[in-house]
Amino acid sequence: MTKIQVYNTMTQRKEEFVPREPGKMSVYVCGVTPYSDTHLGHARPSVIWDVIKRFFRMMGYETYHVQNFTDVDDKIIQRSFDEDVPALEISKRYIAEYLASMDALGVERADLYPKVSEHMDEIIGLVEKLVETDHAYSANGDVFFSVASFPEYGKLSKQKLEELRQGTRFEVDPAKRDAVDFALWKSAKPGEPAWESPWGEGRPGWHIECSAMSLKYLGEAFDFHGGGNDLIFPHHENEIAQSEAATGCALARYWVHNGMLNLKDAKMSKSIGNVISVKELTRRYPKELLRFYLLSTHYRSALEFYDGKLEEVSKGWTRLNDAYRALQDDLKHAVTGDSSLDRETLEVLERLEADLVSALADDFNTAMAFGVLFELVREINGYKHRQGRSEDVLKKASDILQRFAGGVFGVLQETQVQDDSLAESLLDLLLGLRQELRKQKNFALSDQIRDQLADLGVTIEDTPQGPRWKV
RNA sequence: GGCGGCAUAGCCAAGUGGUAAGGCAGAGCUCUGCAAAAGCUCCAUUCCCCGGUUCGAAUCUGGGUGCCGCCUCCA
Repeated sequence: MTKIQVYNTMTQRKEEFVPREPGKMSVYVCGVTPYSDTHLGHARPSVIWDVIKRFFRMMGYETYHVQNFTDVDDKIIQRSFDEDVPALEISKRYIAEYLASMDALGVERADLYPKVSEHMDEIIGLVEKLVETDHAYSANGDVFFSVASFPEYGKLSKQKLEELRQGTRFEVDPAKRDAVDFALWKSAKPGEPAWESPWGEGRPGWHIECSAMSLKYLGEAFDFHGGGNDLIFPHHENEIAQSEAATGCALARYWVHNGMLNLKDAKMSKSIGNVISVKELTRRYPKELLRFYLLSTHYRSALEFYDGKLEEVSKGWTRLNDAYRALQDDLKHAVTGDSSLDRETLEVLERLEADLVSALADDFNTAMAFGVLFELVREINGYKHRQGRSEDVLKKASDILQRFAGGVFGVLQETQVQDDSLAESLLDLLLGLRQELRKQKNFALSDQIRDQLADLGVTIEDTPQGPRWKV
């Protein structure tokens, strides 16, 4: 079986992936706080994990993906005050918006989307356990995690406790015993959503929900914990402290963090206000192009977005799609053959297929895989240029594109008009007439037809095998 | 200030010890009624700078410089 290498933030190097259970892959991805529209930055980890999951399945694994919604949060509460709408209404609205955006990007749904508001018992239970074992203490209705009680604190983000204490920028809550301690439970202020607890009415702190829900649904030491690299500290560091202090077991086996999506060299973030909404983008561009763009850079690198970027990217993406589309046409005229050209091409295709698997098995290197995809495009186009028409060869190329570009990356655009047979018939009729005109050398009229179809968005290409059109 | 990361052609982007993938743009050619598409050829003696290790470094190492992220909510 192909060995899969994964970069683990914890060890800061690539490691061979060894699943907790043979043949199974489990992942917890930190999801969004639903209080405003989903932006492109959120789409990046979603699309990346979508591809990683599809790849694992291609490699014969069963995948199980849990992704939370942090639907109890300061900003949701703020928004609820602003709009005078219950907090859970706000989160419900934006959860639906998030899921709709992901659907529009062709992102497969997670197996489970647990919400904080529905897991208070688990959260309270975990906090109680931490209090009982002296990893946490309560003070005036708040409960804090005692960082000093967890000697490994800082192991993920490589922070030293002393530096963190000195680096505290904001004034420290006097109820804390140590400036670096963080809240597990916050007492309710008037008007805020609150739940009953042994420490009075309140709500969970930011990090505890992921510890409680990942433990409930994935258990101890599940395979992957994912999220943006902006979550490494404090979010994931604190999750580790809470979970591992409570269970004595590793939280996750591999920590996988994606790079940020930048806009004009600055991180796209709601607080800066430089956001590009997914809803808007999916209205203007095909989802396959958006995915192609998001996957064109390795997931750990920063990715730039700017005006015109998608137009630049679309040229290469179109080339890939055109090659696939042409292949479908050529397959209709394919012949059985076994010439030396056929055999050589088949061999190259097999090598390229293996290269695709290697690229993905090497820390999910989608950028490298795209390079291989384009080599394949050049190979098969060259083959056709040299009059190659073997069904075996064309089928093989089409099959690879379909399984990788289509199945794993989701960047192959499905042919439009497919379901509109009348339009298709009319178009064929028109093109047949135009061929007749061309035969009679009536180029003025045939060019006029081509131009006018172009105005309607239909591109005509005259090939030796006859005219080809695309929308 | 601390921690993590990045710096490869006009642009985007792989490559992490053996002599620079791929895409876009650009130049020339082939095919074509023209166009489009496609194919072929060319396009980084060099990988931010300065030292070191090595037979050999974009790749390892030390030191600079610049940029990004985190240290406060954040995918």
